[in-house]
Amino acid sequence: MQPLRRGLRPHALLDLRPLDSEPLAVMETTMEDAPRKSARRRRDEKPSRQVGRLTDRDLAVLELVGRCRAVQTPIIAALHFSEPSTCSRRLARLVGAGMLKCHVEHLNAANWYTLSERGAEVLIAEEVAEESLFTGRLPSAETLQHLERLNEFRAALTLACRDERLGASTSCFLADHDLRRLSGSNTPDLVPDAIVQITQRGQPPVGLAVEIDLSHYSPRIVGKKGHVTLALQQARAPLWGLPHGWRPLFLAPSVARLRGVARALVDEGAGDLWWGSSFDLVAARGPLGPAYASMTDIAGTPRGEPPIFARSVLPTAAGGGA
DNA sequence: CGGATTCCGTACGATGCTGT
DNA sequence: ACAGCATCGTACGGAATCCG
Repeated sequence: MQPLRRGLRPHALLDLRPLDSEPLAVMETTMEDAPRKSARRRRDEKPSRQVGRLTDRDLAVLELVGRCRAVQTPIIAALHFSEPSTCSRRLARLVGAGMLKCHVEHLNAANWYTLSERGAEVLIAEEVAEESLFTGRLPSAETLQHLERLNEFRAALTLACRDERLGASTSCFLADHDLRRLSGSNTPDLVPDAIVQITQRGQPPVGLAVEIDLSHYSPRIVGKKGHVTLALQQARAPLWGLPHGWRPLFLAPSVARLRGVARALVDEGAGDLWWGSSFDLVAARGPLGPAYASMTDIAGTPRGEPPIFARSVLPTAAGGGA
């Protein structure tokens, strides 16, 4: 399997433009009249070939895109295809059929896909819950940065749950866009980037509130979130439907950032409740693997020494429970 | 010396060819 | 029709090189 994560280059997320702003007819006439530049379709031109019969996998891909709000090619390929080229070919057909919209940021960056209205109609006809689907514009660049990380986490979790030996399954995955839609106008103060519930054979379900951190906020602001979660936990209150026993997971770009945030969370008394890890560690060890450390442990590790990330969110795995 | 240019490596998706 | 492999076209970053 290809790696899920690729480095975000500085130019990425700039100059996002929708692909299908020009009708197909225009493209056909220019190909006859003007001297042909290339036999190959440009990435930002709409594919002319349409999908024939929709397969189960096509529907699964459409549903993935609709649920995630926007997804990049490598995620779709990792979850549903054995070959990236097969994936991109199939995606082009789905775009050609108007089921998906393709957004090209740069030629050396992966395409983003969003679900079209037509794609949503097809899914709803297949009895996919309408309220779980998102269509419309490509989100802002900042939202996309979040979404990219969240999608990676979601995909890695899906892949980990496919491992029969683990016996785990994701019984709930609600992203922040789901939570905001669910709560309507009275959105609570605390909206995690995802609410996740994982069920493992013979074990009580594990509830997680995932925070995707991009170092945009000061540790003090994260500390405030720690304060809110601690109050909820001490009141044994559920969090977005997760029963008492849930735990916030803080995923950061670097260990240095984790250290900075860990101190603020420990100061709020949430150092044991909150666990943290880096994107790289979660990618390397898996979201259900021994990839986490408590914020108390991270803050307590002397400078110059790397914190030990050995905890797992699953009670039966190495380092789990606690 | 410092900016411009060139070259190389890498990344991405598109597609030709071939086998199922 | 689809999938897999190999290759191609386009673009970027960075190092090396050129040149005033």
